[in-house]
Amino acid sequence: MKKTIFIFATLIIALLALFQLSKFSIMQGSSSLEFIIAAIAIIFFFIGIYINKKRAILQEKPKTSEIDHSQIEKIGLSKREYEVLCKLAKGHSNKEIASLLFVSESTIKTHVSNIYIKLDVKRRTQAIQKAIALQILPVS
Amino acid sequence: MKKTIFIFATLIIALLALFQLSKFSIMQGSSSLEFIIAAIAIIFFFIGIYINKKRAILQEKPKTSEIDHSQIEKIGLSKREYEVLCKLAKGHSNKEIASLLFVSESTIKTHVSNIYIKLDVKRRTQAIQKAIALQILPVS
DNA sequence: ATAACACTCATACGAAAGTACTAATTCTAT
DNA sequence: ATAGAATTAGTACTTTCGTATGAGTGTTAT
Repeated sequence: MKKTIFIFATLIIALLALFQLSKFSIMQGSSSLEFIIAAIAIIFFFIGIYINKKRAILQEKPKTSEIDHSQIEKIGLSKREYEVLCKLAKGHSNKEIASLLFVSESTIKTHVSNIYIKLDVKRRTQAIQKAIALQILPVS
Repeated sequence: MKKTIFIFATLIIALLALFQLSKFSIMQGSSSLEFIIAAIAIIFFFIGIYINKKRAILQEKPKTSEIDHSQIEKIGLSKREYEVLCKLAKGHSNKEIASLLFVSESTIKTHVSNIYIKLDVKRRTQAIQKAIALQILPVS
């Protein structure tokens, strides 16, 4: 944020300097008027593009669908349950998830059952659908 | 397209007129130099914003991702298999899919097994992942 | 300290899912 | 007309999934 303020301040100062410079050189007649106007136009043209692009990127970011942590909390999923849900959504079997998380298959079954209760679903395929709908899953 | 050309032509003419006008009024000293420069700057600033936005919209459109039928063909999924895959991805069980398509559960099992072979997966959860990756599924 | 919660694991049972065939019927294109 | 898909369906078997229940351990907040 400090960086942004610094950049903008520098930019404004540079522009004011440019204004004065262009005014001065026109007064002196040392350079053509068309050139100065064209320079101003081009500079502001690119400033417009730059600012709009910055804004567009900021708006697009949420579209890239990041994880909605508030939803996870609202549903009441614990850290471990969420981990299991992610592996599950990737297409892993209970046994595979157990290996990945270094616990027994029984544990995963317990977690999975609890996830189903919290997500109000009956199958892992439904759990995946719901998780996608809630924007809980990474990257997708 | 004709409309675009017309708009751009009008714009360019307007800008040239503006150039001449600003040059003329500065010569005459009828308006302050600062004002003219500021006007030019603001106009080009907005032109920059406008052009960038147009380009951004054109780039975003293809993101809306519809069903990629060429992929379905490439994989070799039949009509029926694709129907089953869609129901499967919605979270239905084999029995439910059988009811929805008015066939027996055995039939669905056969279809599902064939789908797995064609998608090169071992589980329905993996099939869902693959189908999403291939952009084969409706809306999502 | 102790109640509440998260995480772990086990057993046992029943329900789905998945595999591996075989086979009949119906399209479809050459 | 006929070969080759596609669709349907079955049996038999294995594996995975899901539920229920109980229980031990560790963490945390009151």
